[in-house]
Amino acid sequence: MTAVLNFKSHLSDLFAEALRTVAPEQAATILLERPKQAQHGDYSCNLAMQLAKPLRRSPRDIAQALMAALPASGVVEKVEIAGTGFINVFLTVAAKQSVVRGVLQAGAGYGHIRRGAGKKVQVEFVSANPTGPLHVGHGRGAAYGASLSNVLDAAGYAVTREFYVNDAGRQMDILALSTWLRYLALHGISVPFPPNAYQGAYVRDMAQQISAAHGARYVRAAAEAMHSAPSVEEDADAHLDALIANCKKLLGEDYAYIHNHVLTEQLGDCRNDLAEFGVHFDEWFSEQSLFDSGLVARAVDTLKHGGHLYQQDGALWFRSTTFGDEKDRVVQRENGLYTYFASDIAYHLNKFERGFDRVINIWGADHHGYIARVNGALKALGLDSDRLTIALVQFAVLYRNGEKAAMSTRSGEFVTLRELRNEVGNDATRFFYVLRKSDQHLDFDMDLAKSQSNENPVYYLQYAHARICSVLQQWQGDAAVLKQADVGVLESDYEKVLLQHLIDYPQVIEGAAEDLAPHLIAFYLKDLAADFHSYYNASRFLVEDEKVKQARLALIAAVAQVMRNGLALLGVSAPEKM
RNA sequence: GUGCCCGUAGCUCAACUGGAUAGAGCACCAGCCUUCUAAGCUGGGGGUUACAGGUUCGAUUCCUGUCGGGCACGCCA
Repeated sequence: MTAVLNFKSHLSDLFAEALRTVAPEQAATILLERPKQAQHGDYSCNLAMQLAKPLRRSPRDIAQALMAALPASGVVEKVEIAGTGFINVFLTVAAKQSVVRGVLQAGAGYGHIRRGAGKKVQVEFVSANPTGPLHVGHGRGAAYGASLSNVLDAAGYAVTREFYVNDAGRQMDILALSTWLRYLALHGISVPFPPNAYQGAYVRDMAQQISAAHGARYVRAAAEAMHSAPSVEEDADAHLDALIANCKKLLGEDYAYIHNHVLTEQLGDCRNDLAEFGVHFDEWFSEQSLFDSGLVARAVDTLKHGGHLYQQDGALWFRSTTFGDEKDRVVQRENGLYTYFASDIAYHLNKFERGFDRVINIWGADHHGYIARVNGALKALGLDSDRLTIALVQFAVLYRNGEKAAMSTRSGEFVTLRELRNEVGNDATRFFYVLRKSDQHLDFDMDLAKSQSNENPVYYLQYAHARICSVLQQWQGDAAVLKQADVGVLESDYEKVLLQHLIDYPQVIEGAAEDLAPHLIAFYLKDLAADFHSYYNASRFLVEDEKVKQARLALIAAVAQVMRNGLALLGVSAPEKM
């Protein structure tokens, strides 16, 4: 007989059949749940309650009829009616036991499902301005995006991980200017450093690098740098813009070098930081390239031809209110420059033209006001905005010694992702970041994450894995034997609970992929580890009876495999010793 | 002021998208190591799911209002 691997869909088929017999004209959705309590069986169906109203019969009555019409199945032990009309299904132990062999044979592939059917999904995340080190807010987006991408990958989607590089805007100019001013200072030229320029120590470092490599080549007179700039008190932004303009003019061709140097430097730092964090990208997409290829102009043109733009106060506006936005938005400023929004429209057009079936943007929660206009722009371009999902990630607040760790970008005194990783460790950092629903505020307790004690949930999971490895190590047997082990003796309550957990894993992947919720994996693994620890304390594995020993070892080896698979999705290591 | 998100045990959070007696960890109390890792396990107390209505067989979940918190409301990126 062929083993049933997906009990849920198997049972779903059986109920569909019963439904056709009992009420062929009804098109109810068949929902199977895992009851919270064991006495309610392995799976529970509420179909009878759904049908009560349209059929004008009592739920228990309908449940009786459905139960009678349910086709026989080798994996079903018994079916019961309970409560107001739940139909509870109990599986045979033999059916559940077969999962052990399934897990061991599939190995790292266990939990990989075909739900995505190879559909192309793009996940764009982090996309921080390359103007300084990543901070803890970016860290959450990075951990979430990376884990989500892994989950989607496991669920059978073809995932492209992408970082959008904001290399075209004013922020990059400000960074170039900041670096140049620090460079001038190194050469004894004193220009007052604007308060809204980049203050961080890394700016001085870059100035030092440039000075070391090129000496005084980029030195210009202070007076010229400050030429006709309004005072900071008058208008700080205009002051900065004037300095940028002077910088570009004075350096001429050389400006590109400074600009490019700071961009390359910061992007490289960002890439290393993320790589150390286990976060990798398939594509680093340049904003500048959208201008170079003419796509921004083309996108704006398309909107214009569609009648979605109008001229007012010298600027070009997109009529986003047509699509439910609060107000219309400027795409081209009075000075002729495109806004960030314009390049973002082009970027999304590009995403769709690359043929992704689904596009997922992971944004910080502070960007939520931006969603309406982007969706509006897609619709105006005649694109299917339903293919775009914007997942908002709430802020993370760090707590150290029971107090909020300050996060101020202005003073440059924010906690960087790198500092956090160094202090807490990559595993705990990755895990803590995805331990919350992404749309939930995150209190990141650094003391807890650092503690090497029972308080720390990361160790709890890793410890379960290490314990299993240790037992298998002492057994000294051939792991291949376990794949063929006779698991018929696994009948205790502890064992049944673990079997059911193993069976659930692929469905957890499916749920996590569907809801874009990798935290579900973390919670699942915590449960699995808890049930293993209970089992460990209640039973021995290295027993005399060879058959029992092999069966139990096979079971815990399967648990370890699923722990490894799940932790890998979260980017957390599974050590064999602790 | 307007819009979006949130409010669950003392604290930090779950709850399978509307299901059965709302669950974990931490903290607190009481136990378990001469046998595979005690970073573990077992048991206990702890709740009007912010509040008030509504929808229905059934609501922490959906709708309305009130209160409280977060975020966003540039020809910035």
